[in-house]
Amino acid sequence: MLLDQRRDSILQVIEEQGFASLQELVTRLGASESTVRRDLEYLDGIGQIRRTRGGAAYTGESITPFEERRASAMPEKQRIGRVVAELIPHGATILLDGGTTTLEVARCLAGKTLQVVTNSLPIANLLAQQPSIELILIGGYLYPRTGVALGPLAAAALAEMHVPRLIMGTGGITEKGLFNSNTLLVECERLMLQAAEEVWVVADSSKFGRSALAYLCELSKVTRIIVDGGLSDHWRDVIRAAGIELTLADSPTGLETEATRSGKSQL
Amino acid sequence: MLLDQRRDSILQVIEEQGFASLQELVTRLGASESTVRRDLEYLDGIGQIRRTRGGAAYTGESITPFEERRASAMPEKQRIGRVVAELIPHGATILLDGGTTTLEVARCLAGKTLQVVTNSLPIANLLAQQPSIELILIGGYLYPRTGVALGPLAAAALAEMHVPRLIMGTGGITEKGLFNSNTLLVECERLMLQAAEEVWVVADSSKFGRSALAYLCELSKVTRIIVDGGLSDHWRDVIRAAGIELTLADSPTGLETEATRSGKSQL
DNA sequence: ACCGACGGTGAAAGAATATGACAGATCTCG
DNA sequence: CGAGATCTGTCATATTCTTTCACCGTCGGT
Repeated sequence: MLLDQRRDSILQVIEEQGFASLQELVTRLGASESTVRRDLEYLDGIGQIRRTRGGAAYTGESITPFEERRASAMPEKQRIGRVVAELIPHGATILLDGGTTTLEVARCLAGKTLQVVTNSLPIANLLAQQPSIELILIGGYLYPRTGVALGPLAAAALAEMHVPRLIMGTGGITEKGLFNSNTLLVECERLMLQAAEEVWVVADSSKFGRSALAYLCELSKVTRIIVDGGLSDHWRDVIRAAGIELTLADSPTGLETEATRSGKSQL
Repeated sequence: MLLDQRRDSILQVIEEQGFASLQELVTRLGASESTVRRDLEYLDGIGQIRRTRGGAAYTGESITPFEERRASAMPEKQRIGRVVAELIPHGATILLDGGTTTLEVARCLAGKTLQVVTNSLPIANLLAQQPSIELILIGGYLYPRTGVALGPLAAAALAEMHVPRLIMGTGGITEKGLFNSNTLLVECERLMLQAAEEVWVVADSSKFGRSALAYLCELSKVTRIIVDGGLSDHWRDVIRAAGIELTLADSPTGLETEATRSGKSQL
């Protein structure tokens, strides 16, 4: 069989089935394993298929290999989310503010047995399906950009609420306290602060030293801050001086960043 | 089974169920525990799932929360949705109950300038993107199956609300009135009825003559019923006799079903 | 016709990776 | 605290991949 013809056939089979094992292709084409391997290598090279262990998969529109579905959120936020999730014991009740970082937190809460209160539509969507999570939605006027419920309805709901832990994001942190970009949002968040015993703030290190339009509260209201390892020593001192517990979300896998973080080399 | 295929299957199972135990996956895939563990580790690493003790939970954006039922959305419901949307003037305020039929209504509201109040998460999702729709979410305990907010929080919010029009679905309609399958839901719907001046009920014709677990209200509370053309003459009479305005959602595009409905041919 | 270069092919050795099983650590629940 | 389940890490084995080499047929030049 001719080279081009054979490669065409391979492509056809893979496209049809989405997947084809090496052995299957060898049998079907009557060519040797080596040859088929080389063909797959070539087709992978020109992007027509994607080689996988034991065979190859089609890369057309039909299948989106999973690695690509991710990649949206900053890795810092993902790490923060993961660390926060680990800090929350089973059976706990938390109030989850809206925001991209808290969304990552929510993602990592999957599978935990929890009671979650939130005013964020995206977070609600994420958790609504989790059978182990009891979800309480704060209603209100749905702020379009962010999908967060605000306004008097939200205020009324929050006024009657009491939770041991609030987990909130922020638009900026300075020595003066927390900031956010939206006045309505801040109003709502103030009520959240009142409803909660402990306040955990999640923020990537870029938020530090930045202020924003609306002032939320002073640092002393915060119990704990979870931030990625990129935080400068200055801000670490500021946070500790304010009596806030500081948790660094550094190395998700347990290696790699220790050197970066402390400046120690491992010889 | 090939590595990639297996991981895909795992992801699929977990996505579908929200959670899957290790043992279940082992059984389903016919792979060893170690292998499945490693797969879970990998999938956890790329953020698609989250490992939990005894299994794993899904973390990605759920594409199929309540959406799967949309597959079963009968064309009747779609027609009803379209007709209802046409009946609602621009600038109106409506209270939208949860349910598959009302979801179809929501779908058809896209592009209209409206104020919509709802306690349904799927509907909120649908309308949150619409810049021309001001969305007010009723909060509460999120009932998992249907994604509807219920309970005291919802009740409190509804108690203070007043809207000219309520659009609600139903589990069944008899001469005695409306029924639904869930007691909590009915409680909430009673408050909706109180909050509204006009009550529109959307229901496909299969609902007529059927009752359900929980009794909601008598027919006299209803202002208008929108139903597909499959409704028998008997029920048409019953509705009219109860003083309810009856709207038949027959020919969505303006043709095709006129003949079916009345037996007249259009020559 | 002979020679050697060349691209394609098949086979096989060794490297890389995946797998299944197991021991010990850890967690959960009563 | 102890029993049972679950997790982590390790190891031997199995599978698959890469690399290398020999072979074959074709082509162009002598």
